[in-house]
Amino acid sequence: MAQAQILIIEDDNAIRQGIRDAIEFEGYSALEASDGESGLARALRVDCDLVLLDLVLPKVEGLEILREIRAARPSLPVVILTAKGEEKDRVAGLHLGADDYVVKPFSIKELMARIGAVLRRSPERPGDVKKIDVPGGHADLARREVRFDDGERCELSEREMELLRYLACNAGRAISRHEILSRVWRVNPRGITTRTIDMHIARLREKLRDSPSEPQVLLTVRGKGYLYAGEVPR
Amino acid sequence: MAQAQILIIEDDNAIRQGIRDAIEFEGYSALEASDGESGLARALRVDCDLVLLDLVLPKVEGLEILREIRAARPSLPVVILTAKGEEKDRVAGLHLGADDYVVKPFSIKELMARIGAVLRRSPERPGDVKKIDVPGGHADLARREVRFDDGERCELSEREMELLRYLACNAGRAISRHEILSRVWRVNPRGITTRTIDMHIARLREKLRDSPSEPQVLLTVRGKGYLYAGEVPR
DNA sequence: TGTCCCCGTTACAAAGTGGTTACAGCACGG
DNA sequence: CCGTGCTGTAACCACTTTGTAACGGGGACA
Repeated sequence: MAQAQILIIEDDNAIRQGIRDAIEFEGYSALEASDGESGLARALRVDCDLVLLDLVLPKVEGLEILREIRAARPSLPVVILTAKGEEKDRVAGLHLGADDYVVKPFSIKELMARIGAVLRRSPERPGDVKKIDVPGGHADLARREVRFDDGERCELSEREMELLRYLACNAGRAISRHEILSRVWRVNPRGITTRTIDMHIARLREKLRDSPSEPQVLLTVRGKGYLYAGEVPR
Repeated sequence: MAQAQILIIEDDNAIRQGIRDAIEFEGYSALEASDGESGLARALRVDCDLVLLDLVLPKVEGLEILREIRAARPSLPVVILTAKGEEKDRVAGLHLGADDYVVKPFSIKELMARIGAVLRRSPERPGDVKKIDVPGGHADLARREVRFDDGERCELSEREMELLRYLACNAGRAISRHEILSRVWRVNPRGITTRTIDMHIARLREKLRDSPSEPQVLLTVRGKGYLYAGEVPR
């Protein structure tokens, strides 16, 4: 999965930062949590794609975190970090549905390889959508253009296309601006005004011939975000 | 396939270099990886045509690499290198979809023969295109000229022809400048400015009578690259 | 009904990207 | 040795994309 966001739940600052650097070097985005409580909260948000979970954590037991992650998001990939000798925990972790484990001290390179492997076989991968049906026509991801049944066509910019793709791939669900920033812009909430998103929505509506006052495709969910109500991509 | 790019995934430097030399002597291009992780990443890029895979690798199991290659690029040819006696692995490899195997120690000559055989029967071979239909006429690869239906003709230079051929053979897909450099120029990204590509595109458009402002044949996909939208070659 | 947000929209500035012209270095053939 | 055609580069310019600021409308809720 390109640009996956990986959450590191690890209380040792030095280790966590080391992993973060490697993760970002590999082209992923890193999210961090230093205790189980905040880590669990972060893991449950939709913009988290994989969790690296240290089993020895303050506040809440690591395996308990894993159990709760599994309960809420059964298909979210989790890789466990264990210290040598905690054989029991490792086995328990795999029983609880961890996707892989790495024994400390581990080589960063090996960790990255395992992350890559787990991500590749992750079912949550949205797949490479090539085409999105929109009312009255369809959008071609490769050409970045929309062709309407009446023969007209118009081009979408890169951002517009990605925004449309993300919304369409999550059709029927209201997507918050925060999630859009995280998934489409791939930045932390700082550095970009949320109005920017509205701006792009407006431009998309225009290109998709969607009325701003009475949208049929890109619905506004007041106080929440936006929702794609066109057909599902194929 | 002329000028196929062959990826060698092999951790022994001496063996790898030996194979590389032979590959380049045969007229192919060589790509190298010394571990499974980077090898897999390299294999998945579109400009890799065949993989030589050593099954004994550090970090990630060789068969695992093969499995992931198959998952992502089912038709990419893979030739396995096994040490004598690893009968089990060899069988497993063929089951996983390897196209051939060579037992170490092998003769370079035999390896080259098998590479040639696998490439010849590879379906991904773009075929030796002789003629490319372009709107209003057709291009003759051998004569390196374009003949239009109205009787006019014009010559293409070597590079222009190759660029056109590559784009036409991948019609409908946006080709990045990076891929063009790798496949048509066959050089690393250094040493050539990407503007060079734009330059050649401009020259091609002129010769193909394609409007630069409103191209019908060689489309610009902003931020991505170029896309051939004429007829498919035959 | 009035206030407070939320959201749509217009206008604009900054950065990015691609088209084009001109030109220099080469190889090649006469 | 000189012209000629092919390549790649540099520089310039126009256009697109993108993010922000600012304003105003309109709904929610007390």
